[in-house]
Amino acid sequence: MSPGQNNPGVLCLSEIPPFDRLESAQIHQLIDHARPLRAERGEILLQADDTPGNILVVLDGEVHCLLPSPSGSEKLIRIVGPGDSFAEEAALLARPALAMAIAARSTSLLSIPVLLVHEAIQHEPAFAEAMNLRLAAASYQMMVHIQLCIQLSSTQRVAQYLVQLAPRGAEHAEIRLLADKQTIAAQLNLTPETFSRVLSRFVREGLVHPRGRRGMLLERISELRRAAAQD
Amino acid sequence: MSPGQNNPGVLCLSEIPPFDRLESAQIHQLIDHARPLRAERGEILLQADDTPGNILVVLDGEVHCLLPSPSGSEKLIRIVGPGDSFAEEAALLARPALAMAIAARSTSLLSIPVLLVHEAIQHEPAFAEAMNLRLAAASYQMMVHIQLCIQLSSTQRVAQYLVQLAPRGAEHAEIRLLADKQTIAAQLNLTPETFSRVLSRFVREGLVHPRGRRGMLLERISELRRAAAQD
DNA sequence: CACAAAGATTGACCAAGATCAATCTAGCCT
DNA sequence: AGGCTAGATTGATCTTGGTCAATCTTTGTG
Repeated sequence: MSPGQNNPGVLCLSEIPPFDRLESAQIHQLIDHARPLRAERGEILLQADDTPGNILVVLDGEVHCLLPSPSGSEKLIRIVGPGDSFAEEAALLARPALAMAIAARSTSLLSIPVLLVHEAIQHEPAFAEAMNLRLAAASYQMMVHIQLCIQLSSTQRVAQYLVQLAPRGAEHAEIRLLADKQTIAAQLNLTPETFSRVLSRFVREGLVHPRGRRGMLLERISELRRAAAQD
Repeated sequence: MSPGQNNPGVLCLSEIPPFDRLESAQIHQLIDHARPLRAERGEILLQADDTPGNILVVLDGEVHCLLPSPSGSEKLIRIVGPGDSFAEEAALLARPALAMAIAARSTSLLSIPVLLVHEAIQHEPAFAEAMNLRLAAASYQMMVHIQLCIQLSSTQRVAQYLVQLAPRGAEHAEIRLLADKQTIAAQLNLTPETFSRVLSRFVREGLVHPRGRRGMLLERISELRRAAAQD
């Protein structure tokens, strides 16, 4: 049996960075102390303000990280898919989590005590390096999110989102949204209504053609790109 | 002479985390290859979209990180003071910087080739650990920033900012702003006008009393806190 | 000390999105 | 297949904060 591979077809820890940099003995130790979790849609995996003692790695499924606000409404700041992890920063710093995490659908994950992660950093330089890159990437991604949410107009945000789904350099493409329209709207820090309005304007202008529920045909991507940049 | 201490009274690299975790020989090597920089107010230290090959550590002074937008306007996302560093994420990931960095006043810094940082991570676990914490903190801080900027109303943002300047638990306090009102407004993602209006409303409501240019007397902090939470 | 220049305040107006409410549509379930 | 329900769309209206412009104030500086 390959290390930790219980469910064939599902990701194994030893394939997921930064854990793929650990040697066999080390990873076995980690897996021995890790707790496998399963969550159904809507289950809360981490409450905001909790100080998590574990890092949570998603093996399969999808987890949404939501930033609560005093006024009750919550904003989606991150979607965590297989191979990705969350609660890292809070766990490493031993500070309260800012976001809550909730399963967006049936999800299986691995809960890894942060103590073991600290140890792994001490003992395996390659792991430390990979972890560094992961954290740097998280920070970078946050910055992208800020840019998206506070700098751009609604039109720009939607245009940018669509463009980024198309293969690089293409002029037209058939794409599918990778979530509900409401979810995407939330990611872009827009209400579903506004998102819908912007989309339908694009359709009216002939930049986009609806293709069923989640699909759309992007026509004239360069023009979309222009809309993302200046409008 | 202590390692790298050229200007007495100014921070030395060996006192700054994560570099304080390096042994003497290692830190000397770093200092030998680091380039000391001096910048006056307004000088650009890093252009957005450049891929920095160095990590920049501020020894003295202040650097502002600004996120450019297609529409020309730039938003302040971070203030870097002595002992802090910037361009880390982009340099580590070898990706283009998202923000530009500009000296807010006379500043002296140290430019450290990211290659050496990678080496240090490989060879000194304690350094790797400290670097991890630093990156995690950066990510955490970004999240706080997002929360502040997209979740809260202008009133909430200002109230929160003021409260956080007061000593914990006090009911009234004499505080001083640590930057221009315009700069603070920018940090809170507000225009100077809006910031001013909110402040003057607080004054009108008797929550705050102006005390000269940058000082203010906070009265009834619990009420301010309430304003931050619910208004 | 006076004056220049940057910063701060105040007012009038505007625009982008949010909100509320009313349909409409597409999956999806026995 | 036929309805049921969550999701999506559309319209009317409102609120918030931004913009533009005028004035006031503080702070350096010659």
